[in-house]
Amino acid sequence: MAAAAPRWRRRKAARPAEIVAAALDVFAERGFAAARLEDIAARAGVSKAALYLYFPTKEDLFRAVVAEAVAPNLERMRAAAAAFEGSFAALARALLPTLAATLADGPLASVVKMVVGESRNFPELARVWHDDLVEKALAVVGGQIERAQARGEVKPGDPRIYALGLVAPMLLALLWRETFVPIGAPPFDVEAVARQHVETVLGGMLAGRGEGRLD
Amino acid sequence: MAAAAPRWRRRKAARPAEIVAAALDVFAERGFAAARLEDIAARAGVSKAALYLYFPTKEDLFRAVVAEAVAPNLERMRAAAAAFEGSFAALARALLPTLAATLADGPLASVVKMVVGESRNFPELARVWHDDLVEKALAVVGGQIERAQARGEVKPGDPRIYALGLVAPMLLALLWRETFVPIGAPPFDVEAVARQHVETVLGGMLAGRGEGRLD
DNA sequence: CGGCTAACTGACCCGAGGGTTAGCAATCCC
DNA sequence: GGGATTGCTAACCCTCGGGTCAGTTAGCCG
Repeated sequence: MAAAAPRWRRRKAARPAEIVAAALDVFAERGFAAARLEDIAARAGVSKAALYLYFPTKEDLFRAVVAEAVAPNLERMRAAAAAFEGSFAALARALLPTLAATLADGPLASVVKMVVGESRNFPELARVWHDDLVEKALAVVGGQIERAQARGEVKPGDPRIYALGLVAPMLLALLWRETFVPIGAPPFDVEAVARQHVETVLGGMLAGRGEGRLD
Repeated sequence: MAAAAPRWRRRKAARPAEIVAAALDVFAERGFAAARLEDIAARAGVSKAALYLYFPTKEDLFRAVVAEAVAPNLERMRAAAAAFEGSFAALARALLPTLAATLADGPLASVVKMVVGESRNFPELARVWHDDLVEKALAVVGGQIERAQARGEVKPGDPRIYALGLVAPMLLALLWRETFVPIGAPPFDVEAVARQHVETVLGGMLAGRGEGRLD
């Protein structure tokens, strides 16, 4: 009669993903430095030592978490941008709320905060985040703006700054949520921010006021 | 003959400020958790134990640093906003570059990063920062926008979101500098951001002027 | 010049937590 | 069944750093 409840199971294939998920939670809650490996292990239903079977060090685990958080969202963004055909205004109106929703729902906001907070002590991490995600996103948006400028849709001006101007309020609203809402500050409705802000900025970006161009 | 160079001096009055200054440097470089009291003490030219003559704990020292960073800048902002008389557009054009310069030059950017990064582990700190600075700044800007809306200068819309939309790109440019420039990413010229972005947003915020939008 | 006060130091304590290792037990294979 | 394999754990080690305290000495006051 085998034990009905073995004390643990061998599940080599499933462990890494579970550990990374648990680590994401704990890192997001506590930040890198304050996160305890014991807590991560406990949440993953595993002993601390088991973590070291899959990740050589805490920092490597952190890297895995960031990579995990980056990959799918990067893909989603790129696909959405690549698929679009219409005018710049239409693109912006379609993309920003989508981006807002993606950021607001997923774990990206926590990861952003983590990367910002720990960047000095783990510069390599900031580099991964920047090179793999931010740089590319900025290039996509900036490129769209440049093309719109070439078509005369958008006024002259530094495309990189325009891109920053478009995206910044949403990112900051997210950081706000992570930073100030826990202490009782009123949150920003990220989608409302996206909706209102995209109209405001378009009002200042679009050239000639054919104004319609809603296609 | 007594030693011409005593090994240390009693300078009770000067110590706290020196310690806070040193702490600001080290906290800004390393973040709260990773900052070592020994380093702070060394930079202040003092032994670690001496810190405890003036600050009961590391966290209290952190609080002192934040308070030090907040106070003078809050005053500068409030004065600038209160003194202004002209139209909203003129106010924005005057204030944003000033704000950008203030943020860019002082230690505020580092402190912002610190507050964001450590907020979960030191919520009380986020509260101080929010209540003493952010809340008030947002109220000032939001109030100006509401009044401009009442005068018909600015289109309808959530004033809080408008305020966020105005300020966010500059703040994010600062966080960018703190986070990504150290790893080799190209910086944003914060003043250029302020100049271009204020025009863009005003273009979308200001009512009237023929051209109008759908609203 | 001597002695008192208190600003300051050096050496210590100790808890926390990242990382390690000896061995146990689930599962595979015969 | 039973032996080999190896995923996994319990218990440990050891460094790091916040915090403490007994003593030292700068500077003042008589």
